Amino acid sequence: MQFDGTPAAFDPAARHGRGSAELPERPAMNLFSDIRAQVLDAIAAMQAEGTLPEGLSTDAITVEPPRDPAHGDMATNAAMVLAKPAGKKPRDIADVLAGKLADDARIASAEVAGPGFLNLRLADVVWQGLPKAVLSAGEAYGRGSLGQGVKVNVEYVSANPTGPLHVGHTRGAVFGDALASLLAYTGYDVTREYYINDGGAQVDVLARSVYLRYLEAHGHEVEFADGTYPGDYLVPVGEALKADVGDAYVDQPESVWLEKVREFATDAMLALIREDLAQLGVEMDVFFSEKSLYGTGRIENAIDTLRDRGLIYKGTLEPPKGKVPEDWEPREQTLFKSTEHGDDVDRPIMKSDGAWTYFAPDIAYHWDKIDRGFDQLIDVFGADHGGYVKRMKAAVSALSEGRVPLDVKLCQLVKLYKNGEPFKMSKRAGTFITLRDVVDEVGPDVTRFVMLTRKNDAPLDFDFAKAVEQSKENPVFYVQYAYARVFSVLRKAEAAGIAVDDATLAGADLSDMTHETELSVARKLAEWPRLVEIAARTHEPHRVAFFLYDLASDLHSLYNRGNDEPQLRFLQEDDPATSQAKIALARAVAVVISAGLGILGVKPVEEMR
RNA sequence: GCACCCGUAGCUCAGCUGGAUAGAGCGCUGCCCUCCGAAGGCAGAGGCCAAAGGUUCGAAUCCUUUCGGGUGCGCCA
Repeated sequence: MQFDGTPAAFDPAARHGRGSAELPERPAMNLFSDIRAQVLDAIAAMQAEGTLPEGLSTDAITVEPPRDPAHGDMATNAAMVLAKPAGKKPRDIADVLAGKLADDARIASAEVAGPGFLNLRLADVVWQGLPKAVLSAGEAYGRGSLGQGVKVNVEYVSANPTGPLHVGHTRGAVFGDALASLLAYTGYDVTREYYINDGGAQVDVLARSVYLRYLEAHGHEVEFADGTYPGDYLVPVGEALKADVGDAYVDQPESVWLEKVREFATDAMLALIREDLAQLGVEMDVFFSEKSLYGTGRIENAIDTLRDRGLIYKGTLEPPKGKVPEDWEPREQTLFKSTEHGDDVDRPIMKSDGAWTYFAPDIAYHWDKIDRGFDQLIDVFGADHGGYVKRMKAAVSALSEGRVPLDVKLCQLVKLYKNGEPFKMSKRAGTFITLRDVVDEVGPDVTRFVMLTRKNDAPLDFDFAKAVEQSKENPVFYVQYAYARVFSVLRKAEAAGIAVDDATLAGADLSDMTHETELSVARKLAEWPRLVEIAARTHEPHRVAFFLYDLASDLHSLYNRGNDEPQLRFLQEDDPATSQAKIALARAVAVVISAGLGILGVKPVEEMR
């Protein structure tokens, strides 16, 4: 499931075959920004009446959920932020502000606390209205308005087309794809892109390796020397080549077949990679070929652009300190003055033989992205490319004259385990574990979720046994289980003749929902739009996974409390109206879980037996 | 040597881009199925946020330095 950025993609009726939701009375809102707006209004009123001076910056004012629930539902730092520029004591400002905010019907109480915090407690009716807001908006609840159609290019995977994708690529694929979905969800115009490194020497190596398999298919004895790819995934490619050209290339010099075989082989590898990605549910919008840049003047054009800005020169670099390569000798090279844009040293763009370094086409590629009108660029790399970040940012900064930001996200290594033991075996490649191995073992949903249970820049332990275990130790299961439980309740309700379509539930009367456990579930739902915004702004989709775990936990908690306190059960015997009110809350949780899992690319399951 | 990332409970990790008494899971201790799915839940114990300075109303969070771990470091991409 991928979001295409249109509202239709979030129509719960379309996704779940349930009754269509009524149109929201107003766009799905972020309760925290609503209240913040109210705080700013109150400050403006204080300025109007002279309690506060004009011209204060309100940028630093926040309205956040406090860590300690005893401090209320929301807290604002407004008084402390304004104290110094206004020349007043924080608590004095807070007192007046509290009085103004208390006029708002949504705010039950406003208390000054600590150094000048204003703790707000919202009226129960606000929380009681939340399920309706969620059910009316469907999965669009939480989208917010961050993206505003801004064009973002997310480049990820971009593995060399020389073999199947391995675990490292898998993490990058999942991360990039979830990030792209997250941004699309919040209203960005997202392009998912894969850069094919088909212009370098490694595709020649691939071609020679395939040629060996081709000879093998003709019954020749072959030997895989160092610098060739011995993986048996090339066997069918060699056979396919034989089927295609017969014995035309046997006993022929490289000059005859290299180019043809290279093309044949990279096409085959790309098809393989596309299949791998499809297994994971990843679908790219654009595959961009490095090779397509050569011979068109586009690399020269990009470099000339830099030259026009005085950033290209011939010079000699200092040898690296510490570990100096043995064959080091000073050489004059064509360099990009990346230090002008934040890099540590200038970088070579041309080899001494006059050929481009790998950096030159990369510059041209990013130039092309800028040229295509993207407002923001994101590159997802493996952590081993960390040394490449500064020069790439420098290039984009120079080419766009600072207009287009480039964020590079590095994904750390994945270590595989099985029952706590390091896991090394591979069916296909012999030496490394492929994406296909992982997906075959645990499925795409588990793969994706687990890959997002760590920050991208933290190493990840992936335990095959735990990943498929059905216990709360396994976050995938735990979240899925919460979702399934809701559907279990819906099924029971339907069997009892209670209407539980979303439109009916959205109209339920929740004014009796006053129990703390229920209210705290509603509070969690209120945090979803805020969480989405933070995750999108920081480019950190893992936050969605952690939020879903917390939300699931709240639901499990409420569910189990029904064991001890029957009035908390979702199904109230012979009381359809109360049942619908309680189920509205549960269903709202399911909607948010579904939206969140949708961002992560995981399918929710309605039944787990 | 330089750059980037990381250092939080016994273990694995969150921590809202500066907020109040730092959280979760595992493990440990003790509870909860006559009851909507116990594949769950509740409660308890467990911390000098690697260390030292600095910035300010306020620091796990920002800056500097040190220690420890990872990744890179001119014609490989």
